[in-house]
Amino acid sequence: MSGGTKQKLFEATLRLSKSRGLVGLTVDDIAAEAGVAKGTVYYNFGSKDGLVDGLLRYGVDMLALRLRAAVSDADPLDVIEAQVDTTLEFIASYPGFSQILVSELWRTPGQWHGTLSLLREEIISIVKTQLSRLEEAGRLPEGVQIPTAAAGLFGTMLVVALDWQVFGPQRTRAEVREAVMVLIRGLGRR
Amino acid sequence: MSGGTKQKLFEATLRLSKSRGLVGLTVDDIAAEAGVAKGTVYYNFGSKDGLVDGLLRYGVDMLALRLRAAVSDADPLDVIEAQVDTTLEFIASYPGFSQILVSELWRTPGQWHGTLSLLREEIISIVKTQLSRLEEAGRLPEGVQIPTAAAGLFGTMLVVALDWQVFGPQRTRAEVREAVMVLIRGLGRR
DNA sequence: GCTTTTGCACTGACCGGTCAGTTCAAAAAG
DNA sequence: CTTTTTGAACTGACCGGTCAGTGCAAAAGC
Repeated sequence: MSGGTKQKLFEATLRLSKSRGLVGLTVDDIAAEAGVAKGTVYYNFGSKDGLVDGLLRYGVDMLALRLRAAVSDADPLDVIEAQVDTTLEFIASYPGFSQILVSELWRTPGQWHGTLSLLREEIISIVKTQLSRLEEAGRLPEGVQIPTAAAGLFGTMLVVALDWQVFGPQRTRAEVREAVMVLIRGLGRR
Repeated sequence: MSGGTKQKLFEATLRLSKSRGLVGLTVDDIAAEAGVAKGTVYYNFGSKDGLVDGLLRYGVDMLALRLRAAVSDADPLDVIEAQVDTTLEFIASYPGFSQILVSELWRTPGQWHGTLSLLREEIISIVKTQLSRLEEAGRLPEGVQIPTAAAGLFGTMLVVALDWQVFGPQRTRAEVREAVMVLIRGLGRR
């Protein structure tokens, strides 16, 4: 089953990247962790870059899917809260992925910067939608740039979630979500 | 002049790490960029790790110095605004350093995680001081955990500043500062 | 039914290049 | 004289990528 092998390689890479990052990761280790031979990686992906590229899309697709599932026509602030919760849950499940994101997203011109920029757009556009709804309701403070705010929001979630995982794993997800929401509520007071 | 050589090596490493990260950096390249011989690196720092360790302290000392210089007995929110501005200016001047910070800080257990955790504490404690002043004035929303909020604040600044440098360099520092402050003002309404 | 062929998925030993780290004699700096 | 720097040669581990070969299930040939 080919899809199964690719999936196994993705999951193995995510497991390892948590501690070593993408650059410090060897194809030998990934293959060993996935329980396949090194050649299999090259058979399936052509190169280490190919594997990483696939992994990035895999991860972002998962996250985007969950973020979109959290959308409803409820109050935009509630939707954002649900999205924050979703993101925290996702990052707790796949700490290696967010690790990669923060390590590589702002590297210029990193190897995967192109792919990552696209993926950043995908996630941010989902957040933007909710901010636009807030704006339409006239609930955004004056002068707030939606693109900047959306990027900031996404980055904040990422960083807070990582900090939670690494420096305060005893906190509950609800506590951390509250911490983020306190910041966000300043955006759209009801 | 030993301090001069070390400084040159720090600055060279920062210049290069912007695009390649710490792991992908070769000692040969660093030495060449600094205009010194490879042997000089080992004479001064003993190893690549020694150089990186020194660099991390060097960078955090610079940032901490500036953050403390921004402290006054003005309104805490104004002090925080000044600190945000200071941080943005610092990151704009040393993009490589914040690059390193986000890439390595939340890696467990990365090579430099120990040193970085200490440095994280140093920066965050400075932010905490201002949040505590807000709390004493009874201006913090109920249930805000100061350590969590401080960590979130620091991370947010870091990420927003990087995103600014990479994806929106045409924005002015004032614009970006405003974007961060909109988030923060939700914390401490006057 | 049986044998042969095909092609996909995978294997793992191997190769060539790269890079951290070492060494050292000699020059420069102070 | 002492400290610092130079620069080049060398070592050895490590790693991305290659490739001839294996296993096997399904199709083709008879």
